[in-house]
Amino acid sequence: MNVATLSLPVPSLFSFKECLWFLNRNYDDCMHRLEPDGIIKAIRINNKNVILSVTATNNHIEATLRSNALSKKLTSEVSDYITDWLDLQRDLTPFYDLLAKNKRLAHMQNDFWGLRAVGMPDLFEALIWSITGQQINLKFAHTLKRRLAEAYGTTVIFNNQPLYIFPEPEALAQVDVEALKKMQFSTSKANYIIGAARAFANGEISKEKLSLLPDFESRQQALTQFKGIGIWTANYVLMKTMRDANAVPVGDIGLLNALAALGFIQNRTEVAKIEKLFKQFRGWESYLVFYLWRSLSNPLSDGK
DNA sequence: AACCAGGCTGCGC
DNA sequence: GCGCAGCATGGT
Repeated sequence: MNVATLSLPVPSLFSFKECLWFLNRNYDDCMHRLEPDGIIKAIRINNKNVILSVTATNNHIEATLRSNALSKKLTSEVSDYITDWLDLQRDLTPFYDLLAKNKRLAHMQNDFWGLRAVGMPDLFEALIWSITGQQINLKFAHTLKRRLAEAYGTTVIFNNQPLYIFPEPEALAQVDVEALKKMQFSTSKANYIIGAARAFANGEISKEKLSLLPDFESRQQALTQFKGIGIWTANYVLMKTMRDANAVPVGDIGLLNALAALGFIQNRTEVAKIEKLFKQFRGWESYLVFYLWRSLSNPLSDGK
C-alpha cells in the first residue's frame, strides 16, 4: 500500500466542521468513519480502491491517500473527487445574500457559516441510497445501507477496522429479491433496487449519460422512467450527484419539518407557500434544502 | 401501542 | 392531470 498526500486550498465561506456535522448525524453511516480530526473513507475511482483520510487546517484541506495503484493521475482524480464531494468550487456569496434578505433564514449565515452541500459523487450509490430511504426513518435506512454494503460491497480493512465501498451495479444486479427481503427490504424496494442495478449494469443509465442531457427536466425524466424512482428520489439524486441547483426533493418530510419549525408553513399541504419561498432562491434551491435540513439540528451541536 | 418515517404505485375521477 | 388509498417495515 502506497501513501500520498494532497492539499487543497479552502474557498472562502468554508467550514470543515460544518461539513463534518453533515457526515456525522449519529446515524452510523457505513460509508465513512469519523475521527477526532477528520474523516476516513474508502472510495473506488476507475476501478482502483483508495483509502482517503481528510482533515483541514484554517487554510487547507489535507488528504492522505492509500492505494496499491497510486499515480499522479489517481491523485489528481482524488483531488477532483474531494472538490466535488465537499462542493469546494462554489462561491456561496450569492446564496448568503439571499439568506440575508429573509428574516426567518438570515440567522443561517452565521449559525451554519461555511456549510457546503456535501454530495454523493457516485450516482449509483446515491440512487440506491435514496430508494432505500423512501418512507422509512433514517436510522433504519442506514441499517439497511450497511447490510447492503457488508453483503455486496467491498470491505477494506484500515487500522483493524472495516471501511466499505458501495456495491457495484453488477453485484446488486445479480441479487434475488428474497435475499434483500431477508435484510428487511420491502418486496417493492427490493425490486426497485435490483431493477436500478440492472439498468446501471447494462448501461441504460449512467452518470455520463445524465450529464449529457440538456436540462434538469430531461435528467429528471431519465430517472423517473424507472419503477420506484419518483420525483423525490430523482430530485434527491440530481441534487446530491448531478449538483442540479434547482433540484428540490418535493414532499421530503425533513424539508417540511424544517419549514414548519421556521414558521413558513403550518401544515404539509401548503405547497404554494413553499413554492413562494423557493422562488426567492432561484438557482440556489438545493442549497436552501440543504441548509433547511441543517436547521433540524441545533447550531453548534454535533449530533441531531 | 398508536403513530410516524428523507415515498411510490395504481386507481378512480 | 390530481387526489388518495394501500403498501411494507422498523423506530419511538
